[in-house]
Amino acid sequence: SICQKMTARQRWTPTPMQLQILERLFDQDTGTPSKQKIKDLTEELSQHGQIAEQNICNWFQNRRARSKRKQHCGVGSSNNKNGEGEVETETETLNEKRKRPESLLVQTDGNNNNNDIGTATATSPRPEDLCFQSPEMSSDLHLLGVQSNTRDEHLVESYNLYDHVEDYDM
Amino acid sequence: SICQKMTARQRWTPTPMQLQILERLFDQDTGTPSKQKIKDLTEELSQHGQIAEQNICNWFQNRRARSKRKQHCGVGSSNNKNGEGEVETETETLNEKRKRPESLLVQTDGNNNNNDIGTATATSPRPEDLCFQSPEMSSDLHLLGVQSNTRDEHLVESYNLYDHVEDYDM
DNA sequence: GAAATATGAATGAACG
DNA sequence: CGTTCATTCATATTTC
Repeated sequence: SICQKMTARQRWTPTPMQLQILERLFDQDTGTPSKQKIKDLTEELSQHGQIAEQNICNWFQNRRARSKRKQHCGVGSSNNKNGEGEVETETETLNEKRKRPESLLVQTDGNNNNNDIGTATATSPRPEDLCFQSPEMSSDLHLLGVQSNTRDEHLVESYNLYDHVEDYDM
Repeated sequence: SICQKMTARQRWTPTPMQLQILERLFDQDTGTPSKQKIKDLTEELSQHGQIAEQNICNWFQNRRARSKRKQHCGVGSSNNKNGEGEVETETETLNEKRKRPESLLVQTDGNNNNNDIGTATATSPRPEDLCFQSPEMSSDLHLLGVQSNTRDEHLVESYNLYDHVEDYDM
C-alpha cells in the first residue's frame, strides 16, 4: 500500500482582509483592473499577506466568470447535461457566503495528506471525447500510471521523484 | 463575447507527444511557423492524435503570448515573486522557462526558496515555517468574524503535477 | 477520515 | 498580436 502524496506547493489563499478588499473592488466597478491597478493592488494586499499580481488577475477572472455563470444558471434549463464535469451549483451572488471560520481551529498541519481520489475527476469516457483525444494517452501512457486526465505534459521519461511519498495508514 | 461557438466539449487537448514536438519547435525559436510548416506539422502531429491546423496556430500564438507574459493579466505563467513591497524588477525579457515544470523532472531551480512559507515539501522542510503566518492582526477584520492567523496566505507558485497516481490497495 | 464543494490556476480558443 | 473568456483541473476547505 503505497500512498503517494502530491509534491506541490500550495496555492494562494487570500486572507480575509485581502478578500474583503478584493470583493469591494469587484463590487465597485471592476471592468478589468489595469496593469497599474494590479500592481498597486498587489502592493497594498501584500501588506496583508503573500500575494502576487497573478493571483489578483486570477481572482478577478475567476470572480467574473463564476459570477456570470451563476446568473446564467437556472433559466429553465431543465436538462442538465453535465454529468461529470462542472457541478456549478453555487449561489454566491452576494458578497460572502462562506468565509473562513477557522479561527479557533488552529491546525498547523500545513501539509494535509488529503489526497482525495475521486474528486469529481471521473471523466466518463464518451466516444465524442475519445474522438478528439489522444489515442496514445489511453494506450501507451497509462502503463506508466501517469496517464492524467487531459493535460499531460512532455514528461514521461522520469519515473517517480516523489521525494515526499508518505504513506499513512488508511 | 457571449457567443460560445465551441460548446466546449471539443477543445483540442494536445497529447504528450504532440506537446513535446511543439515544444521542441518552439524552443528552436523558429519564429512564426509558415503556412507550409503548419500544414506539415499538422500532418505529423496527426499521427499522434487528432489535431487541426487551427490548433497549432492557436498553440503557437498562445505560447508566444504567454511566454512573453506581457499581458497585464497574464494568467499564463505563474511567476512567483514576493510581493513584499517591491514590485517585480521585470528582469525577464528572455524566453520563459517552462510554464509548467514537470514535477517529475527535477527542477530545483526556478522556484523561490527565500522566505517561502509555503509547504515545506520541497526544499526546506521546516514545519516551523508553516506556522508563522500573516502579519495582519489588527484591522477591520473583526467584522468578518475572526482573524485566521494560522495558515492563510501561503506562497503561491506551485504547480500541479498531474499525477494522482496512487497505489493503494483497499 | 472520506466525500462534497469552493476556488485558485492552466490553457485552448475567441475577440479587437 | 495582445487580451480576455470559458472550461477544466487540482487543491483547499467544509461537511458528513
